[in-house]
Amino acid sequence: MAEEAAAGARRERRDVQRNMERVLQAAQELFAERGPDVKMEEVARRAGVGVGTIYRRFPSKDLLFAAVSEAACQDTRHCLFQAADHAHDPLEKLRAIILVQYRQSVRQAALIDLRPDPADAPADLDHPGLYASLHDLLAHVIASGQRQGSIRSGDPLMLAAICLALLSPHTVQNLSRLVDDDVDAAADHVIRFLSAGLAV
Amino acid sequence: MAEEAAAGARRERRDVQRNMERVLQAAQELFAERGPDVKMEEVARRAGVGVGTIYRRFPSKDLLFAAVSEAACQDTRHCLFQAADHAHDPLEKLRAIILVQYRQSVRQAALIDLRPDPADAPADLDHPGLYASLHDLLAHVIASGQRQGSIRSGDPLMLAAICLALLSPHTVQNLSRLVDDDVDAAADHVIRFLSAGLAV
Amino acid sequence: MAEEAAAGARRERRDVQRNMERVLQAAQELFAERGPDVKMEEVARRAGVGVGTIYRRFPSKDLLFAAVSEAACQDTRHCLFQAADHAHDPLEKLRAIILVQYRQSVRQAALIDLRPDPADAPADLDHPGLYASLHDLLAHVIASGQRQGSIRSGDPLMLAAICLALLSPHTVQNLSRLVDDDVDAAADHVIRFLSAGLAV
Amino acid sequence: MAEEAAAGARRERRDVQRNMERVLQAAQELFAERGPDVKMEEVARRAGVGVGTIYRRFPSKDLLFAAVSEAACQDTRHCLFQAADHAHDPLEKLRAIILVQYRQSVRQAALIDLRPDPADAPADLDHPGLYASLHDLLAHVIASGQRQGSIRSGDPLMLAAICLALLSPHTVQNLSRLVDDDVDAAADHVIRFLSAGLAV
DNA sequence: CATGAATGAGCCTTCATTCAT
DNA sequence: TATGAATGAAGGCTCATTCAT
Repeated sequence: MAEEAAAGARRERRDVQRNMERVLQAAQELFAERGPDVKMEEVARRAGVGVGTIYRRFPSKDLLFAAVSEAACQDTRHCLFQAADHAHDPLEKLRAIILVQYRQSVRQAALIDLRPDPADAPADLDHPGLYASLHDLLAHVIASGQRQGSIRSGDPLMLAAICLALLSPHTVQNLSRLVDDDVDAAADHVIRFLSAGLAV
Repeated sequence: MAEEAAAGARRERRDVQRNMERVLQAAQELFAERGPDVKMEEVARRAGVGVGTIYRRFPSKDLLFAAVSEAACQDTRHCLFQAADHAHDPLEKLRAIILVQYRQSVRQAALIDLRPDPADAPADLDHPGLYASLHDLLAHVIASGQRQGSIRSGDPLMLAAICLALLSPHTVQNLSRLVDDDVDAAADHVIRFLSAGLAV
Repeated sequence: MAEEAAAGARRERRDVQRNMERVLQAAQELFAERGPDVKMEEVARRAGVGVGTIYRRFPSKDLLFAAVSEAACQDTRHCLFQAADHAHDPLEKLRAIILVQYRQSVRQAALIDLRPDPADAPADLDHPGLYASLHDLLAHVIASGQRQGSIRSGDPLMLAAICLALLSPHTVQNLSRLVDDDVDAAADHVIRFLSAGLAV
Repeated sequence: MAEEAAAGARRERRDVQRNMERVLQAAQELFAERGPDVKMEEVARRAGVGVGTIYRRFPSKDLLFAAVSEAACQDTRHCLFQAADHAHDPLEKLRAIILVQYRQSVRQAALIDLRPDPADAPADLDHPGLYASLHDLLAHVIASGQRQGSIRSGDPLMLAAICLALLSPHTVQNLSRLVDDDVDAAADHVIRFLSAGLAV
């Protein structure tokens, strides 16, 4: 009987979890496509659940958006750091970072928050922000490139912020459009541009 | 008496015009500060008129926003072209463009629309877009720089789009923050960066 | 023209005021009949306006209820004090108070708040409470009756609170029902009870 | 094996009963403290069961509230009649009744329904009401006191209703507050008031 | 039988837009 | 023509109730 109960609980928990995954999935798609103005009912419909089900886990629309955005940022952050880790010299790291960010931006434009001060981020999320992480990462890479002489001198923070501008979803989309939505080609152009601009 | 009536009409017309100027002024300030979510009543209050007066000239909020945004873009466009005209060689033109755009962005962040495809722009405005103008201008400048040898080779459209990224209000604000909100200093950094990246 | 404007304003203001009176009237009737659970839409319908009109003056349902309740209490308070003033000796004052309260209670049961601590009263109303006023008034009357020997000794506050119990809308309705909803007859019984006492 | 099954069934039935007792206990506590607005989920949580378990026995929230309220009233009724039975003369009976009711009211304010016509009571409960019982009891006591000369003349029903007013939970709480929440002291005041009367 | 996640009608509230004055 | 009160559709959120497990 204890086993049965445990099995029931396990099964139930799995269903619940799948439901929440569908909610997050639906919310991510819709928010990514059309920003935070999507209606809760629409998210619910796309997820195949009732609105109440969403509110059970996310007490307000803002928190749902924050959760979705945070997840997207976490994921992106993870990919960025991993890509940077796998590359060996600073310019290679830059390349890898750019490529990853360009690929991420395609499907998550409205979610990836590269503003330094997301004023509307709920305070209780202790949101470190993708911006800060990426800025740090870039500054670190640039500084190390400067030490080994492969990147030209200049304030690493400022140079990093300039690179960041070329990684915003908005920029990504603009550039992609110029090469017929070929994200990799767009990234390539930026990489070459930065190489010229940053390299000694 | 005919004269009186005419004078009255003229006077009235002048009042009307002044009213509209105040509406546009108020709308510009508020939309620039806080984006399109400002309430119509607040715009009316700031302009010192009733909401009905706004609706007489602008049948919908979107059209008011579009008008304000369009005006800001026209103004910016004018300044940009003028600045470019006054400079003599391509790199100088670039510098001038950057400086102007940085100064404009400070007070009009939410109005300057540098997206190539303002999806939410009302179709009936035939919005040429500041983006297109600026893109063209930059491409033109870059191409001419390439012809005379002062700017490195590469697709001018792509290079212009990359420059554009460094001119988005968002980027302007990020960079400004890094130099204590000194817009000119931020512009200077970007100019130097582009000089290194673009110059032969 | 100044006159015209002034006349327009005056007329308009009169209409607005009449609208608000109808809102208050509707709210009073409904809240008095069925308590605070009445729907805003129903209040609006009964007042012949849209919900937005109510919200223009009363930013929340609670504030509307508070306003209505406060108005009813103010009115009742006024009548009570006036009645007490017009009577000459303490027992007459008591009679007058009872009669007034009984008449008021018939149509305002759910609004007259005789609880000492209306926990749900919005703090910003500085709600002195009808309870406190009435308690004070009764205690004052009783004390003066005791001084002149027409009312038996005992803690005036406690005696006043006991009288208060006989004046609660709930009690009023119960007693009225026993004499076929004749409020005056019910008040009469209470007056005789208080005058003569129960025990021999 | 039949025995086992029987034992199992018995055991199960016992569990069911204990569950319902916990539900009633929880509901009583919460409804008594905070009225009918308590959420079903909270009742379930306090009872240590799921909401479904409550709904199995009480098809609606109203019925649960009615059951709890009815139980409280039954209990109170029982105590009142017992107390009255143990006293010997009418004034003593009155005293006993008051004391009991005051003690009951402390923990069950929101449950003890002394309204003659609980309009919101579900019709299918055939709710006799504590009010009717208590009214009858008081009238009976008063009438017998009048017959033996220890209580002054007057309509027993009306006099009983007046006494009833002094026994409402609301009154009980008000008076108790005046003597620092000492319920027995408050009851004492009322007893003396009823015994001696207010006027000289 | 117990559980508690899911449901969705219903409520409060907001704000772009209209229109009587 | 200007006004701003009025409108009411729309959206966020709650919670009694149901039902799959």
